[in-house]
Amino acid sequence: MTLSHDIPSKIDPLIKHFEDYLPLDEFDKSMLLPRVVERKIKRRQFILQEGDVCQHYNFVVHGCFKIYKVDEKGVEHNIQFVVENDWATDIGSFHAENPSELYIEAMEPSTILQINKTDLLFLYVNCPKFDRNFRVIIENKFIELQNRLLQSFSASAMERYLAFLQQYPALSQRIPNTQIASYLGITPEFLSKLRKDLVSK
Amino acid sequence: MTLSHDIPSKIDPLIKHFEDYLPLDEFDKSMLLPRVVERKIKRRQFILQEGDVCQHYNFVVHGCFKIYKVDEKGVEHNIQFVVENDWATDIGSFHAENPSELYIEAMEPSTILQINKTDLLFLYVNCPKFDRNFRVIIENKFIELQNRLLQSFSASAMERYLAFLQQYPALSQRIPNTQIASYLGITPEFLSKLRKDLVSK
DNA sequence: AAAAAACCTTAAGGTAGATTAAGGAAATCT
DNA sequence: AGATTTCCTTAATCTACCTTAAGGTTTTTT
Repeated sequence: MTLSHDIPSKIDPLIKHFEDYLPLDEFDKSMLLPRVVERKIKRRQFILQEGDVCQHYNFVVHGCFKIYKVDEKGVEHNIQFVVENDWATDIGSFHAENPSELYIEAMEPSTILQINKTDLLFLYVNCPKFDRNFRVIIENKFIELQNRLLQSFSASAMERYLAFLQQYPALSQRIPNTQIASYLGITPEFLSKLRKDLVSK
Repeated sequence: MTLSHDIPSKIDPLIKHFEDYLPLDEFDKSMLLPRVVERKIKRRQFILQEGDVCQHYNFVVHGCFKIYKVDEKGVEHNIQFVVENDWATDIGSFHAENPSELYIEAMEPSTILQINKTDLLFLYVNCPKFDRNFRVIIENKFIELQNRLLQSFSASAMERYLAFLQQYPALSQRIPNTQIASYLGITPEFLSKLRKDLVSK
């Protein structure tokens, strides 16, 4: 018997997130609670750097992160932005325990909830619901990536920018255009030109 | 007690594939066998078309498939080739039961093994090993996609072509250059130029 | 509050890759 | 075996996007 449903907890946003898929009972919650660690992350602080193995599933409670790769020329390429109620993790590195090629960096002061691998495996074995939940998380990330790849092939920079504005209207107010340009795969100068063309049209 | 380990079966390549990750015992195999259907697929035949929900996990025993999207202008964009001992499935459509945006088409006469959703869920529940196996399948597909996206941002067409040749040396002998060009995100004419530049260098 | 850093814009000139068109070689179908 | 479709290549022209450079603005740090 636990009191978790009566006591507001740091992990409430995470429970709510899981319950978008499947309701959790008191047992599930009591299993989850001691395995989740809250961390405050400063602006420009990294939660993953190239060469490190990604040790955690990171759930963003509030704040905003960018996930990017640095190419041989030193240029950053944003592959994803992560805001409230989503996961900032290098799924490949985490599961295969390979050194990551990616950086995950806070763009704002942020709060995250971390689950490490041992605890995640424990949850899989003792609460099959989490198993399903994390499968769905990966599936969704997979679909997001696939759409992004398809778009990068078949759409122009302007089309991709308009699609971005439509899909993430709030984000475009929240982060600098340099970062959006990197996400779109174009230079900040060219994005500036696209924005000018949009206004003057 | 089953004799499955003595009798060669149509699903042997699939069992071998799973055992690259985790050994299966006789019980596991006896669960799998009746849930797998073999199909012969003709060249140019589709196993998935845009608008249909992807109903199966398709394991390629032999032959070769392309997974592609057709854009608004009617142009095909190959997102993946699938050959022996790999899966040709729209994972997003299968799990979410959404109409797919993709086509999966045989490029050669092929043989596949199909598992439908009901049977897959049955296996998940009754043999947790398969659960883990299919998670790993998705993870690997995810990593493949992520690398492809990163490359499409930071590498030139020539670099991407060379990387393709290195990663899939056999495939480049097996499929037409038009298809490789579509995979690389360039026109066949430009690929032809790249190939000429390679030789004359 | 001042200094430093990051960000945004404009514009000129350059390049990777698209488009169009057309002829020849392979593969596939009948 | 012949007919048809697909595939490959070359070359000229065109365009989306990059590069470099520079000045002004906003945000962040001290």
